[in-house]
Amino acid sequence: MSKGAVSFALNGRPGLAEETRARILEVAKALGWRPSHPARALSTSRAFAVGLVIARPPELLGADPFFPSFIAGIERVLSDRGQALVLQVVSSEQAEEESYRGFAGDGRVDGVFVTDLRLADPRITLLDDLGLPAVTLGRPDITSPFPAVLVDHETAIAAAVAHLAELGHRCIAHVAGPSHFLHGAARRAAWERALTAAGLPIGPCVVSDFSAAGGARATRELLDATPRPTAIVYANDVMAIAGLSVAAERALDVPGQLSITGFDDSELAGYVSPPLTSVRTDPFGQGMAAAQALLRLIDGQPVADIELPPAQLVIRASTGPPPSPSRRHKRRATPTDGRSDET
Amino acid sequence: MSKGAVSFALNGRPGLAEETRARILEVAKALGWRPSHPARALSTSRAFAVGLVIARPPELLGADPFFPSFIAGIERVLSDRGQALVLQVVSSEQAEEESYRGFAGDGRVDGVFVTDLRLADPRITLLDDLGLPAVTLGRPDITSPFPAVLVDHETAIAAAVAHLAELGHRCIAHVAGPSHFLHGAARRAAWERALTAAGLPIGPCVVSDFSAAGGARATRELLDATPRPTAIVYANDVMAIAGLSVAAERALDVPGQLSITGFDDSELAGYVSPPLTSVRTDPFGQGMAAAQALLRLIDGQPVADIELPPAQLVIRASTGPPPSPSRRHKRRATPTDGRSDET
DNA sequence: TTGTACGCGTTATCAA
DNA sequence: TTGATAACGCGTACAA
Repeated sequence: MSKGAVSFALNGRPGLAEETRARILEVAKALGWRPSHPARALSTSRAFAVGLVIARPPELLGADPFFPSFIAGIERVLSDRGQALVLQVVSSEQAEEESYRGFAGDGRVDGVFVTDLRLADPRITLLDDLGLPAVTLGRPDITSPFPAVLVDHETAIAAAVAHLAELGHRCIAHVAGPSHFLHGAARRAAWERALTAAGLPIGPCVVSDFSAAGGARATRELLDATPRPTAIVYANDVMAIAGLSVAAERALDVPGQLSITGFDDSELAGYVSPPLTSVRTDPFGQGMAAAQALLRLIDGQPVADIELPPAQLVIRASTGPPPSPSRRHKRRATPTDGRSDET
Repeated sequence: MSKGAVSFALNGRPGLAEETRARILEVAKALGWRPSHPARALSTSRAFAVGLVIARPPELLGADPFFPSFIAGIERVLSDRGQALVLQVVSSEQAEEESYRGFAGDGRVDGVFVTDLRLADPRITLLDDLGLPAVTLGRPDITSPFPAVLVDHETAIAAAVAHLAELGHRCIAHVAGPSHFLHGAARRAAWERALTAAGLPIGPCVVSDFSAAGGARATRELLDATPRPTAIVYANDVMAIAGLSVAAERALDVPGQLSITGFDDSELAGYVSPPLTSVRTDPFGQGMAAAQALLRLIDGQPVADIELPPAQLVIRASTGPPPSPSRRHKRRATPTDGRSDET
């Protein structure tokens, strides 16, 4: 048998007698033969692997439910196709750039995922220069040659704000994620737009860092301010849960005196007290979609942006009417804004 | 220049004039030359990568703070040495075995980490058969040819139980992790031993699954039982936090009527209400230690088991004296049988 | 179908 | 001692 014939047989390519093919496959199986990845990689100059670089401080990573599920989603797609996931965790943005350079230079991966998009994200041009295929999570604010996996988070944030407005809240605050993150900025913008749409003033906003400590700090700041908000919309569940505990520490009843909404709908959200109203996203689905798109892209197929189902508001017990119902009607929202109905 | 000379120069091997070596290095840098990993891997039959297989259902993964930090610790060591981490997330134990087989057969990795050790873990012999170097997290209950990274969790669990006993608790329950996990079984055994050491009867124990839902279920079961425990020691923070919310839902004051301890000391532990008494482990450190050991092992150096500093009990506000202090001394548990006390 | 060149770095062999 | 030369690992691709 010739090596070439074997190669043809195993890759299921035409130009080979069925009989020979069968014979080759049989012998290969009998010998327990497996193609060697290093050799395959060398000759095809393909790594059969994709890369994910996560740039977050380690202590923050543990609390974030996004990445584990996202990775699991990626794996679901990858494992069926003999592709591997190469992971890199770095703590600085500079190290991140080095990681991508390394990936490209080493030929360790055929493509990468880009998460946590930033304003005018330098990675877009970097990857374009490196010629490394990529899929972004979310649409960059600059021109990007890469397909994006898109999830509408804003509508659900708007729904959360509308839900609070309907309950009668008029001072709705926001604890945002780091503002150089596109998703952080987008959630904040959605909160602002929803307030405007409800005919409410833009409430106080504190920019924080997605950590529990940061969430607690931000909450204290908001509760110390005047006017004190009657509802707080958090950019993730961890900060919201920390917010719950700050409320408890100040003997503020939730939702009696303070309504709280989270974002992520992490597993814990339904198991804190009170159970957290949150926005459900689907990191697993995003991982699957991103992996599919990336593999197609690596295959040289044209890939369009992928729009996933929008995030959903999940209403639980951490939201309710604001403390003084009588006040709710004292001053109505202006007529232009439509949002003047309440319970 | 000959390829061979270049190779010698770059790998810093003797048998080359210093001058030539310097010249080669200079030119290499000028050209921005980087060795191709596929080619290196092919000729050295080394992958320059290590593997981690995580076998947990995706929905559980998100809530567990261990793996992200563990991975970050691994990366800290790996990234300095041009090694990559290949991650695989699978949902069944069979798929897990396939993963390891694939790793070994493909030559994708030079070694692997083994976490979540199980009773008579089949992976130990599998990896031994495959000839794949490995490092285990914890010491297997069967003979293992692999070095282990060891952390004493038991003493801290014992400290938690002793702490509760000192506060006056006499019925101390346990919500365990899945019992086929070695660490789950070990924590349970530690809890039992500590109770005995404190002269207390073995309290009720519910085996759960490390999830918030499971923790809530287990807590309800314990609170419905007679005698009702006055303290519950959970095998992880997620279940403990879910336990807090069950207590709240039943209007049981924590720690007034029920004391709760967690395990992990996750970021959230200090930011729930009341802040959770928990056991602090160091997943990041474990990741670093495991990675160092694995790389040495792959290098052919002998590697002994590595003992890391023991886990520490962190006392916060979720533990306090049991409800009826007066009863504390009413009747002591008899050393032999201990099941005779109730609220 | 078969034979052979190729990709690329490593290592052993050999000549200078 | 120094550096050039060649073989090797293992599939793929293409010409014969």
